[in-house]
Amino acid sequence: MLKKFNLTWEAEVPDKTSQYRIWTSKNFSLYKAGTALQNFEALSEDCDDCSDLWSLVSSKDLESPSSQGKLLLLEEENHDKPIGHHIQNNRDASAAVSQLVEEDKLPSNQRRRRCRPLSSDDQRHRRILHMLKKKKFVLKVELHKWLERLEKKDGKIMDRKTLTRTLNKLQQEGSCKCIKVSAPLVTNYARSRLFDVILHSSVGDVSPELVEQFRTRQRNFDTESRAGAAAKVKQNQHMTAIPGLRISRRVKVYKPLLLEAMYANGFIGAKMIRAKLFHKFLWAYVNSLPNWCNAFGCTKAGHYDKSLNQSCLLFSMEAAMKEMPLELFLQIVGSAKKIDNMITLCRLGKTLSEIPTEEYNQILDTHANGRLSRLVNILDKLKLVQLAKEFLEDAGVSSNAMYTHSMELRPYIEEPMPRILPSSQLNNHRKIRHDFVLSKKEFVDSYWETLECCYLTAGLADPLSAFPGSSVPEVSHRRSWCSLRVMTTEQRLELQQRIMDVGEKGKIPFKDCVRIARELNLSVEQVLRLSYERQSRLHEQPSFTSKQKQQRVGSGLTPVRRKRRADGTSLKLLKRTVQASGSAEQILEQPIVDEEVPMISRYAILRKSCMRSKRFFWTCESDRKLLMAYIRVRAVLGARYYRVPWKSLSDLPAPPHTCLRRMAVLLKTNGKIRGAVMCLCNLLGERYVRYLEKERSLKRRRLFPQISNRSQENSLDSDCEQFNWDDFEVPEIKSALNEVLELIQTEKIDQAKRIGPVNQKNINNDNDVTKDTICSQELPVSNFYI
DNA sequence: ACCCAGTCTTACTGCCCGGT
DNA sequence: ACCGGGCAGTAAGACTGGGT
Repeated sequence: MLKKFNLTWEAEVPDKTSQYRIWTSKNFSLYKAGTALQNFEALSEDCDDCSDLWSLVSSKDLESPSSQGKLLLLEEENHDKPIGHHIQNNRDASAAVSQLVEEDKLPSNQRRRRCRPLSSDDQRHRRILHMLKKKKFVLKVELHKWLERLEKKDGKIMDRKTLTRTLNKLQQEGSCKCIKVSAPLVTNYARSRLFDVILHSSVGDVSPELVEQFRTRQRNFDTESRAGAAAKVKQNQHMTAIPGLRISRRVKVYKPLLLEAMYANGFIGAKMIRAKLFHKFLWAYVNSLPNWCNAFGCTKAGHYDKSLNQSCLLFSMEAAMKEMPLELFLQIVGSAKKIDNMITLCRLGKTLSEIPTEEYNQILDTHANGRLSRLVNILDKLKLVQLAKEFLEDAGVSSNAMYTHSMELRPYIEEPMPRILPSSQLNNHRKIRHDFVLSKKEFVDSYWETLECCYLTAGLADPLSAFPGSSVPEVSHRRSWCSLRVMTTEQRLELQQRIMDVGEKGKIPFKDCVRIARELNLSVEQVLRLSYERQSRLHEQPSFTSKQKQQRVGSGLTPVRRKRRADGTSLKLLKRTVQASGSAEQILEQPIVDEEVPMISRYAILRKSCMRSKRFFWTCESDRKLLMAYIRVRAVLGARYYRVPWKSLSDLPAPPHTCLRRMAVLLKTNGKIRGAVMCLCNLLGERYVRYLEKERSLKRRRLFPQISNRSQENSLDSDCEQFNWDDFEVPEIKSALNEVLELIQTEKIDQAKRIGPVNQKNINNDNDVTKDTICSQELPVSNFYI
């Protein structure tokens, strides 16, 4: 066919994948003409991309043509790049280049580059020296790129080795000093990256600040070159890709499975929580080292500052990692692998060094190493753990220092500045700085508490305005601090088991969640989260037919439940309740239902009844039930957690969504009702707190019976037995609840009145409602529930 | 001066999760 | 239910050391 129609076909390789473009002869000749032009453009663009940090000339400089040197520079630059191109962070560089050429008092017959190629060693020497004189230090890569670009014109590419030779020569002469600087790798904590820095001969000691400057410069250099490369790739894609044909760049990997497996092994997603746990572990490790004594142990308390000659302690990260318990590793680094006896190893508190090599290699794969390195990187940016200074070494001298990292013992935190400052403080507002001496575990804890407190609850403050917010963005992300998944292996397994047991049908009543949380010493939110996850997983498995699901669920039933199903109790109940359903209200009035019918069938009944009577009719009794359920949850969850898990609530008078809307209407339309409900939440909340405290002290006494006072014990015990925190029959609570219900009734009557004559009065009444709302906000309702 | 293989980093992208 | 931000894995270019 190609021959028949005189077609031309050409292979194109965008994204490393061959595509073939077929041309008619006419179009092909047009295209060829076009490519010639494009090639030309591409060439000049190529040159544009070379306009790196070292060829910057500010437009201001260019406007003053007085200097001969600058003229020369202009001539050189003009071939390659648009004038006035500007790249951040390297303004000095442009100054340096201008200066450099200005000081080059070349004879006039040598000014034009084309007359005399400047790639000679001489010329190179002079350029390097001038650059150094001005800037004190340069990175070798920067220097290379710059010189390369300048010498490119001669059709030859200056080799790296040529530059190395030149630099060595200069160093021998004593005009410069070449050092290697190490920087931590982002993706591999165990290794550092070395890069060359050329210092002016006048630079003496290399201070840590200077090293930081080297590293920053290297980072910026990388970023710049990558940004340029990315832009180039994009442009190429645009030019060559066949329109309409898009090739997927990546192979899809089913990530959720992997993540789920990691979570199942105890992985905690929140980065800062992981960083915290990691740092606490590292601190404890360093604390156990013999050289700890030199820093703290052998001095009198309170005299740390004097004795603390060193602000940090050296340690080997690899050795520390070997001492990390497997359980902690799975929490903070994570692994999707299931190795033999993993749970047993966790339970026994085995460290990574204690597990078989094969398994060790299995869990510490490349990805795990990457995740771990990211954590080290965060600690590095927080200035808690840094790469050992010994890594900074002179060229040619290599050291195999065993201590790879250093633990900072005197970290600090700056409080972020408010975004809006009162005018009076505008000029003399000072940063608040917290300094820590990590001599005791309590101080480490306090460091992390302060950090979380400063940045997570900073509100309107600008996290970028202070350290470490400015260098670690994660520190102010809410999600990084989410501690929902923090639990021990024991707790996790037990929780999984409980949830499996209770929620065979995929739904766990809220009451049970609260109970499980209490028994496992977890927060209700933690239990709810796992419950939700399981629920959604059950919904998401399309491969399971409902029959399979039932079988699966059935197989996990306890004998008691099987028996109950076998004798048909639930079926009978279901039948009876459905038959009797005049309204959903009636169904739920039957007391047995709550206890006996499993959740799923109750919802089935409710759903059915709802379908029949489209709208749920709210009565005083159903409102009462709704309120009780709502208030109970809010009291348990606390003020910070306001999202009510309607789907998990067990004793609702109507389907969860209906309840949700009803509650929203009640709270929104009338401020008085809202105020009264919140008062009630507070009352019950206080009672719940009291209850928890009693529980705790009871537990403590059971653990340490000798400590407790016998008489106190008796009174508390009896107290505890009769203390039913969510008893709505308690006069105080009862009257408050009745008050709410009365308010709802009044509102109903008001509404009826309003609906009657639809006229201007209606609008007035609405206004009244808003007035009420405003008033209610002024009520001393609560500090939390508003 | 150029090539090659290995390593490292960043931009990109799809998915997840929390908030509304 | 939807939206947007954040996270982590991936692709691919840049760099490096060794070699011709």
